[in-house]
Amino acid sequence: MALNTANSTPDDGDTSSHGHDPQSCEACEVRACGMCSSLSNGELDKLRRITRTREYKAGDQIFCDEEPLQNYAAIKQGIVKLSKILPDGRQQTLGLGFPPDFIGRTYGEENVCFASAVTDVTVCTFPKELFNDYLMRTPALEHKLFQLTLNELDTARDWMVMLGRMTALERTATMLLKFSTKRHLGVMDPPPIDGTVRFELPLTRSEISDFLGLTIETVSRQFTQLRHLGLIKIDQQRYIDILDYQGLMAVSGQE
Amino acid sequence: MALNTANSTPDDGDTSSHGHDPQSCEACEVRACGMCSSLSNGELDKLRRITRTREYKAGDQIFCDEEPLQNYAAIKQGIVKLSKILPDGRQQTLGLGFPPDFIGRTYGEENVCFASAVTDVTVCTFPKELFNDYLMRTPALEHKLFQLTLNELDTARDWMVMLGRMTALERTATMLLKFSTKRHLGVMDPPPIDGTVRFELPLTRSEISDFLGLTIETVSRQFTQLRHLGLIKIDQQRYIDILDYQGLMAVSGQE
DNA sequence: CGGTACTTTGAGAATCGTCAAAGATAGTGG
DNA sequence: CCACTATCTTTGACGATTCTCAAAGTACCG
Repeated sequence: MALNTANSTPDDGDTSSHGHDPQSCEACEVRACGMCSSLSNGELDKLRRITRTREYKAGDQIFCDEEPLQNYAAIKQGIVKLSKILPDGRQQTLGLGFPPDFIGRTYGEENVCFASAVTDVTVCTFPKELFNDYLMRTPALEHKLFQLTLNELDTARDWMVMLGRMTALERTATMLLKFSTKRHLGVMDPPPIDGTVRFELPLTRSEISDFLGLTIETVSRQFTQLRHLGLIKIDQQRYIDILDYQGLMAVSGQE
Repeated sequence: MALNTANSTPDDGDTSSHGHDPQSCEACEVRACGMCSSLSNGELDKLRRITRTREYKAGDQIFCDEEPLQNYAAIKQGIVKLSKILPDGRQQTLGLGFPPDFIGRTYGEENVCFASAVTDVTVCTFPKELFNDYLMRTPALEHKLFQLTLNELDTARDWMVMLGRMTALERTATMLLKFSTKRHLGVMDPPPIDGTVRFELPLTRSEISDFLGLTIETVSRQFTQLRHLGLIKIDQQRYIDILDYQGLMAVSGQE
């Protein structure tokens, strides 16, 4: 069942499940770093009353663009992809959500993009109206969400530079660098071995191409070129070793 | 004098001037619609004490990327361009600020982009520390800034789709449509005449190309093509008549 | 009227996309 | 355990779009 149930497409093979109140916010992976970090235990108790946890399998749609916004969500585990689709099917990924990101257009009437699960995902969901009321009465939470939104805006603008002005090779290198350094929380892989950095790419080539504003084939060719330049090594198409961090920086176009 | 004076480049030909407390917030063009609309007259009085007005000539730099953030600003008049520049000089415009937008990275330590005046610009400026203090004590203002930021994020993501997935012609048409319908406040031109929409393009071809992630020449060719398609008419390279709104929508790729 | 800056147009080159096919991986069932 | 299949990825050839470089045209400002 999708987060928004109003217009959820039939036969969409959604395999999500939902539970009741999360029993242990105290033990939550993201209690200390996400939006809940702005809340006292007392305030958290109130929020918990309107919270449901929900799980999605990799590939599930979480909500749809232009659908009425019914629930917000906070990511507990997994990676969420936000994207827009043009009428003729062209797709552009807008960003990735990692724990403890908040998703759903705050104060919005409808969703402004699609959200789907890249990996298996666990979220806490909050009904829009109840959450808005809670938010109005809890300035500390609004402050925290504001800061998360400011970070999202910073990120979006960095990607705008990438999409507007970087070559395919630069985009690919830039993406690898971002993945190697950020957001290891819960989803990323072993720590650096000697000089090299190793991590698992959570996205397929198709998802990467939607992210970088390229085609699958072009992305694949850039990976090949980075391999031939001796900057990276690829195992099983998904595990990346950065062999030459400085070299990768140099071809990424950001000095 | 630039908004941030710490590292302001010498000989930058800056022609801005600054005044003292704005005498009449009540008469301000954006009192009712900008961030100040969240404030009572009493609260506004307090804010006014830390406010200075400042004016910039078209082309002036307002602040620089990676410079310490010293002042925030609210746009009273004119158009501000936000942009980033890659080490090798490639430039990407991130968005335009119109009255009553707020500029400066809220809660940031340094600027995350360049801001420059596209037209002559008048702003109210607020010293960072004092404004942050004020903001912390004024949840209604934070709420308002949050909403402005959410709108900026929506806009940035729309541009991401444009930059990542649209052709040169689609980008150009999309930009014209946005300019024709939005933000007529104080800076735009005569109202629609019969079926057609007429407005002045506030940007040069060079600024347009930085905005659309294209080159000057490509932008020019798209204008020519739109003219040949009978969708627009251009006077003096700056005044645009949209002759066929539906047609322009059709080539803009957004249905 | 002449100079400067901006815009348009043209020709050729480079990058990236499209189409097609082969190779690799993971999952399934015998 | 081993085919067998479906999906994803890589590679190649070719074509289209956009960029680069160059020059001509146009508007603006004294």
